Amino acid sequence: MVGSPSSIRIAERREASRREIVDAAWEVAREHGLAALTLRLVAERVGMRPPSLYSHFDSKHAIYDAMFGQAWLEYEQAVAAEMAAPPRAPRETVHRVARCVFDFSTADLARYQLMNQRSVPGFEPSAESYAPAVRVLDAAVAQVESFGVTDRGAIDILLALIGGMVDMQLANDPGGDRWSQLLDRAVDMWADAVGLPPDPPGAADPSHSDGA
Amino acid sequence: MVGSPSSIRIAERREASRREIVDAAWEVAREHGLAALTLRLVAERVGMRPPSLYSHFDSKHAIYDAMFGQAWLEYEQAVAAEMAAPPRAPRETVHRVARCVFDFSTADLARYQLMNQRSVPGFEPSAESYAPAVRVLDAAVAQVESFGVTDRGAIDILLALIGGMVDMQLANDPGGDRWSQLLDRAVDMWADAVGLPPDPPGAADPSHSDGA
DNA sequence: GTCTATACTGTGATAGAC
DNA sequence: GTCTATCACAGTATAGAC
Repeated sequence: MVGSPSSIRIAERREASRREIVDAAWEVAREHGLAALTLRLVAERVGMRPPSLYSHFDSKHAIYDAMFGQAWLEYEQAVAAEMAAPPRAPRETVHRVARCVFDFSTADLARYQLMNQRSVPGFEPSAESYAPAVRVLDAAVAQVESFGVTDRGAIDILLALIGGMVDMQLANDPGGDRWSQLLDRAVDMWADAVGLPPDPPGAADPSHSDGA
Repeated sequence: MVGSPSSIRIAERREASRREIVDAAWEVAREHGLAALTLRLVAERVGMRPPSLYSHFDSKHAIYDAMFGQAWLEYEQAVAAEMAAPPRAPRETVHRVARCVFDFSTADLARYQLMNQRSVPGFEPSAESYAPAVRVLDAAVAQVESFGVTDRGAIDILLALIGGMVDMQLANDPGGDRWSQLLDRAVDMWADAVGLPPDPPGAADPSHSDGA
């Protein structure tokens, strides 16, 4: 009976319920903090009793895992859209991708903690949920290497630099733009150090980024 | 009776008990994760029943607060010792302080999460516990400014760069040295960008750092 | 298959005896 | 100061209604 019309409808309904639960979990995490997520609050938001959540997820960690996978999938799509744009000069590309990463990361503290910090004790993402994280990193490395920067150490430093800017923004100026305004400058500092040539005059000025 | 010999002895004993509890809390946090800290495990380690902890701390958050303050105090002492060393050339000083910060931060994930990440929902450090954090930042800023780098944006970028290196090391290579080995290079990148002159030949080579 | 009802364990916290 | 007793609520698990 696998694949029959009814089983497909059922599978769709199940997936919709799972998505509804995950969305509610994100709301709770944003409001109360990632580690303060409770099944009771999630269930309340979707109109269920807490034990009913176990019909859709094996455990609380399984909900975290679904959140983790969804977040990295959205992140991958955002970065991929930025990198798939019409070919641009190297510096402008690095600037725009860095801005994309920065904005995505600083937009949601709970999401950033789940994706990049080991904030939930005992939680380890499953292989499936972790896959997009690996893909987006590989794509970013390949992109930078295509500009002639083949030194992996230089790429690691760029990742640290962008990540550090995000951290500072979130920890020391949440909701502000103190480090956001410095992002282009920091990226240029790295680009100069690795010898990335200045963009030709025709290229767009990276300072047009909104800096949100 | 305040200040009488007996009250002093009592206060000392109280402080010793508080310290014993905080030390036990650190052990639990390191073993099980910061957010997995439970009063039961702490009490067990100091040979008490959980409610007895409330004789020394008003709440679990008060224990977190004492841990936070102690960590930043130790951090301040470590950095101050590095900066109070005999006058050195600007670059070498920045390298050594960066290494000091990096090693201290990467030595203990739980401590780093409590000090720099908003990992515990609802926890806000008290003014007293936060004071050393402000002091150590001010001292670092003053140190860098004494080298002629008065642009606060440049200093913010340096802080982000070092913090990002720590984050990457902790998140992507815990226990390893992948980003530790890149630290001197990253700091030089920043020093070049802000125009910090090369150290005179007589100065020590920063590459002698152990990179642990 | 999905949800409800109920119960078990563990956690932060309080009250009161000694 | 430390203990016992207790509470409210968390995550988790199972049994059973529909």
